Amino acid sequence: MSESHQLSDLQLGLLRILWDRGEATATDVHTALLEQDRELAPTTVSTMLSRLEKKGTVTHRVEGRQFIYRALVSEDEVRRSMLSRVTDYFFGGDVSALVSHLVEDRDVDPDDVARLKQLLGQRSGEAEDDDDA
Amino acid sequence: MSESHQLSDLQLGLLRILWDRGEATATDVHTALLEQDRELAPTTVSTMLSRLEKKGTVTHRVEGRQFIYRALVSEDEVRRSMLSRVTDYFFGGDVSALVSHLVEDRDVDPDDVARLKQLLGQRSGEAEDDDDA
DNA sequence: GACGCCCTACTACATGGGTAGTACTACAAC
DNA sequence: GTTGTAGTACTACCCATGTAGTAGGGCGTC
Repeated sequence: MSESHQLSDLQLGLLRILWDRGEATATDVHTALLEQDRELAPTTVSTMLSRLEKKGTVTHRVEGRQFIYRALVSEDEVRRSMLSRVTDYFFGGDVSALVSHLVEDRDVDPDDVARLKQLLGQRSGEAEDDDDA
Repeated sequence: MSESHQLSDLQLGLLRILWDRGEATATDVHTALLEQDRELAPTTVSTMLSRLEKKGTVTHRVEGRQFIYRALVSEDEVRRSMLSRVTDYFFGGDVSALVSHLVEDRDVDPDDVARLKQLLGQRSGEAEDDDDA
């Protein structure tokens, strides 16, 4: 289990649409992409969807003449897989090292810091959830 | 800045070796990969290194007959880029949402939780820092 | 100085992604 | 029924990647 899910931007984009909608026809997907300024020919979208289907990432059912696609991998699964990749490659699989990095490195605004501290407080069960140790 | 750095596993593997060593010949890289049970023909390694060079990801200097490669992108840069991708795709760019997810979802042991809380403590002590914008 | 080894350079080929055109088909409209 | 249209299927093309073979050039060894 926990397959690798090495997905390109476009593939993720398609999946995002399917995840958000549950199901969608090729046309739906095409339209949604247009709304994101991703201008592709309808056939391109169909091609990509077929290929994803061949890989087992999505599937479709038929309704009239239309194919209604839905994702076979969950957003959570892909997220997890992509995060694992980063975690494994850059933090030797140590999630807390990744979190440290994120907190140290990137702009997490003060409100978020507070929120996270609270979260960690719950997480540790009891310890002070409001102040540093 | 902040290019996309969409890198494959093998490319990341090569870069990791260069990052760890600073510099390495194709042979060094090949050997290192073997030690990781990644059995590739020496020429394959060379090919990949050349291609990475063509893309501007690595460079080399010549010493005698050998090419000594080194990375042109820093580990930090790539890590940042890959994390951004995950963050953007799955958390709408909200780093703290990602951290929440990690803390909630994955096994961060109590010691780490404590460590993180301390980190957040320091973090919240800082004045407003808008380093990049 | 000929031989072979160790490099790099060049070439090759398969697969997959991104992109899209054309062909075929079924339904709708008239 | 003919035609238009919408939708899928098939085909194509280019580029990147993974993989590796072969060619060519130095250099060390006898």
